[in-house]
Amino acid sequence: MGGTGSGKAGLRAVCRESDRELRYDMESMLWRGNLNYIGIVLHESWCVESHSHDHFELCYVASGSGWFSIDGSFFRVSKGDLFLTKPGERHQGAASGDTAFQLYFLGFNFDQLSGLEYDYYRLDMNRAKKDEHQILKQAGDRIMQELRNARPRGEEMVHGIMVQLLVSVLRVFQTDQHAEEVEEQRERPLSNMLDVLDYLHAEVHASHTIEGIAEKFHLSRTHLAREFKRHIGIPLGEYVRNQCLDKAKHDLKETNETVSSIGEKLRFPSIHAFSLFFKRHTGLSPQAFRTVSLASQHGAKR
DNA sequence: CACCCAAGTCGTATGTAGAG
DNA sequence: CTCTACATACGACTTGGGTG
Repeated sequence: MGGTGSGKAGLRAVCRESDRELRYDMESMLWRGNLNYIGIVLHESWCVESHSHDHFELCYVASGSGWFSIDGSFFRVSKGDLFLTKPGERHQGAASGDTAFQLYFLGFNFDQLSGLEYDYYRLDMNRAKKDEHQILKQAGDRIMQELRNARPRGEEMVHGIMVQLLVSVLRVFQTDQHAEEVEEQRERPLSNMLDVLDYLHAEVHASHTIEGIAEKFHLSRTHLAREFKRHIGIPLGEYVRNQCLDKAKHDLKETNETVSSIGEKLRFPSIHAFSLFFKRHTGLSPQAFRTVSLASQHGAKR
């Protein structure tokens, strides 16, 4: 296992390569896209214990077979199968162990594609699909090539591939009539949560409380919190915090607003609170984050 | 103006049980 | 299915002092 950066500002990833796995982890502080990590598993004894995380994960079986489970639902998968887990879902999996196994995996979020996010959250438990066009394999190879070669404008290229990939994958998962029927049955409670999501996307600020949101949607606090977690996969409070963080990062990178002004706009009670919040979640103070981001952007332009 | 630190307090989110 | 009530853990915030 080595640890080498691709060495280009703006699109930096840590590469870990062995004879069993190739993996790139994006340096999230500097990267402005939707990709968290990407890689290929290359051994038939692959096995991952039950775990969950706060991002989506896509996997594609390029050869061999195996199984995986999500929150108790079990799936057998083989060459050509694509499967997806949502944030917060406990999942695990393994190769069957008898034939050569190759698995593409990709962790992602919707930092800049919130329109797609709704549709991904709406996907039901029908999570294993035949990927006839090898969408993830082809996109994955291109992305890893960009990360490896670190060519100019790699950031934009990877972002473009990601957009194409996420839309294509969504189409694969949405072309299932049974899923639509199940969706019908779930429509009422889920649409409530989508209204909440809608509201949170329209009103990004830190002063949201679960109580307040619950009141707005005529639900009890506990009921809202529980249903949100059940449907969306992550706690409501955490979702609000992530949105604030994304918005703050965006404003720090893309505008000249002062840190105080951004904190104020996001309705933090004070500049101290904003600064602490930001540092707690990113490891950098707002000012330091802006400095690093700008430096990386300028570096990429050279 | 922006940041750091430490300590203490307070409020919020979450989980669970049970009721209508 | 939706709600209330309650306990608990932990994160958020304040405060005050200091630095660059």
